Amino acid sequence: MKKLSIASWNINSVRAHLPHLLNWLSRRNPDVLLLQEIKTMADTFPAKEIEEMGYNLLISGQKTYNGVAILSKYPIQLENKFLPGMDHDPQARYLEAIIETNPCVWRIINVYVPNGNPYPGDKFSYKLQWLEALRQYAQKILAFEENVVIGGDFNIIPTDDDVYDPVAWQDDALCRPESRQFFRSILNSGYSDALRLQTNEKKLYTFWDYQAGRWPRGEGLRIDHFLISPQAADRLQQVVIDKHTRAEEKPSDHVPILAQFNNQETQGIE
DNA sequence: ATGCCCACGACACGTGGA
Repeated sequence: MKKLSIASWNINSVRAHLPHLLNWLSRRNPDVLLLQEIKTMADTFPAKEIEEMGYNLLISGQKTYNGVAILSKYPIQLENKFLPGMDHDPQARYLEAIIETNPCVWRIINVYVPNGNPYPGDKFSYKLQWLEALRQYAQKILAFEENVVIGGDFNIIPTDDDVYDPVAWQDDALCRPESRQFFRSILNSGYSDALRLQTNEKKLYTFWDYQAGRWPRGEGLRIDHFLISPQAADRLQQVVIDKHTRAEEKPSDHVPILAQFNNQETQGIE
């Protein structure tokens, strides 16, 4: 049974958390990993260590802030370094690639959506502009009927089931109705929230703030997601949130999420 | 209680994160 495993992790500085990353890669061995907040330029990215583990690399780097990368055990072809419609984005938040496996082809989109706080303000407007461009592009590529995986840190808490205290967070940019509406709109156009195809369980989080003892209190947010096309949804087999990484020494404040797909030519639905 | 913690840049503390 051929499978393809795709993971996403906001690493909060790839250099500061490189030992964690290498350990995790050797344990989990995903075929593809989407990294956000690498916080470094391509020339200072620890490429050698990662390539030695058998990964091809695409990097959209930025000094100090943001920055995204795609790791792939399969050959990887760059499609876009900018979200269409955000072609002059000064912030490195997007990478789109085609990954040709055998036999399936996958369109992989790595997003680091702007946080948008404080609300209201310029940063919130930038977030909405970014989400509108993502909504339009996501809808456009559905026509290709491909295996599409849009993964990353969306900085959106989709529903009140995805946050430890919905009332305290109701006016935060991650919870604002405008942010949630874009998330729902992408779902309504035909994508699925991969985790929600698997479970309706509440309090499944991917982020716990460093402050105020949020991790020991179990007070987190679900803001890292996979939005997948109908073709990819038909292939989805499993979604895992790797919660234990948050308990490690000096961790990222986000944990990895993994999605496993059937990667056979036919799916056994004859 | 927009602070508590953490990373960055580059030396002191300001900016950004969520």
